[in-house]
Amino acid sequence: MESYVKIKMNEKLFLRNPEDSELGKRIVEHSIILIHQIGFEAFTFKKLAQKIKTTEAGVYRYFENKHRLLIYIVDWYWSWQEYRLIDETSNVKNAENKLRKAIKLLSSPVEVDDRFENVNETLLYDIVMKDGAKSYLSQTVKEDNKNKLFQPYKDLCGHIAEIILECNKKYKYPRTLASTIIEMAHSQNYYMKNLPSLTDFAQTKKETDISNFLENLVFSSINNTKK
Amino acid sequence: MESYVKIKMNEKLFLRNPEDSELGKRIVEHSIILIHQIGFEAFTFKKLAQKIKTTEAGVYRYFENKHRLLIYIVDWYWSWQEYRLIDETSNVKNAENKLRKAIKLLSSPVEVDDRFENVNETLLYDIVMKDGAKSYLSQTVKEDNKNKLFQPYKDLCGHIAEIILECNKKYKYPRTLASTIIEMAHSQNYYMKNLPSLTDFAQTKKETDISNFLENLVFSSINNTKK
DNA sequence: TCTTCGTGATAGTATTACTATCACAAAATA
DNA sequence: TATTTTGTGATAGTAATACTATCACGAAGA
Repeated sequence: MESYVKIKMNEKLFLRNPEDSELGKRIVEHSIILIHQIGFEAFTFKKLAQKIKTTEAGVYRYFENKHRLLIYIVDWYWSWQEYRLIDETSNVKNAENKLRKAIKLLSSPVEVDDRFENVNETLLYDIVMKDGAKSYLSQTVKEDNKNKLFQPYKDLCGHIAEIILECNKKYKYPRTLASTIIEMAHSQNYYMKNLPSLTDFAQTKKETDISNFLENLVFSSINNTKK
Repeated sequence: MESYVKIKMNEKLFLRNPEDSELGKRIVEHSIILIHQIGFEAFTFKKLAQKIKTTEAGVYRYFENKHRLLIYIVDWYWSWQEYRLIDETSNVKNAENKLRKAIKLLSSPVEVDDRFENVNETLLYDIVMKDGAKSYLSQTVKEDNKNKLFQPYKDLCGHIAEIILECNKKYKYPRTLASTIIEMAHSQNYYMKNLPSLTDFAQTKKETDISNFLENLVFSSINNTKK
């Protein structure tokens, strides 16, 4: 069965579109599972190939290297979050409520989204939390950026920045605040799980803690500079 | 000539203390230069060895692997920032001014600190901005954390959290806010240089922009919840 | 004087990150 | 229906990476 919606990916990310074949879909699906399992550094095309009963060369026909594959799945994630944000705020009139929704979407644990096949969003959330930044923390950032490989992240950031401006059109740092929300939603979750002394949420482990913090932080700043 | 002060490093970080020999000092000094030049992923012990006229095995006698070496120099950096913070706020009475100082220290470009030899702090700042997170974004986080390898980062975070509580002892998220300051100071700088559309500081490139944003953010939140 | 220690030199191994070639079957096209 | 084209499997090979091990030598310490 076909999915209801499809996320359009930048064509420079792959050599052959993984959505066009069964093997391609298996590559994406199982790379998420395997990266989640062993981490991006230990992940190799050879190990992936063994898992999905193809050969190393088979995987290389789809993706130039594992860094491109990482950007592919991370881009997919940001596009998906953008899609969810649009979807879940379409009926929300109030800008502040939209922003609250955005914070919640980014900082709460995610459930598998049945609208999209071959992608386990729960695992993907963990990967982005842990390895997402590695997609742009590389020697090739500038070139990758010229090729628009980070467009989904930037679009989401731009979208949230617009909501922030809707809340207070005189706010001076809409994009910076937007990227702060996005990044902190993920990294504070990582700290909570792995380096709890960098947060205040060690013991409780309530999922809402991070959104509460971000709401406090964001609205304090936005409303502070409101005329 | 000896340095005035020395930063004490966790002994689990190395096999042989690099401070105890000329070769060891050259390893640390030139690993900073080389990682800055080619990035952490492309950095290898073999390339480093060639640069400092020793052998690969020679470097392995000091550090188990390049990840440990990364943690070593990143730890050194956080210890140095903590040292500077203590140093430059010792005469500051007002808690808010201390916090302002902390923000400035973390988000402004650094100059070489002559009190410490064999370390180019300017290069090191760039490395931490780009590769610093990779020290804890690894499969070995939990174990590394048990071995207290991230203590300097956590100490700095704890120190800033205390200053935040001094500003408002009822503030609910001192550590979370502290780690947000530290991380954003670095990653917003990275965005500014490499992915400007994630910030509002693309054109101007004033160094003070990021501290202004962080000051606004931090004090809005702290004072908002003040009784 | 003897021993330990740090270093240099060399060798070797498993794994990683690719690239290339050939054969075959299915699908698309003529 | 015949014939290209295309995707995949199988195999081979290479340069670089990430180590480990061994031996010899000279300097420093006991």
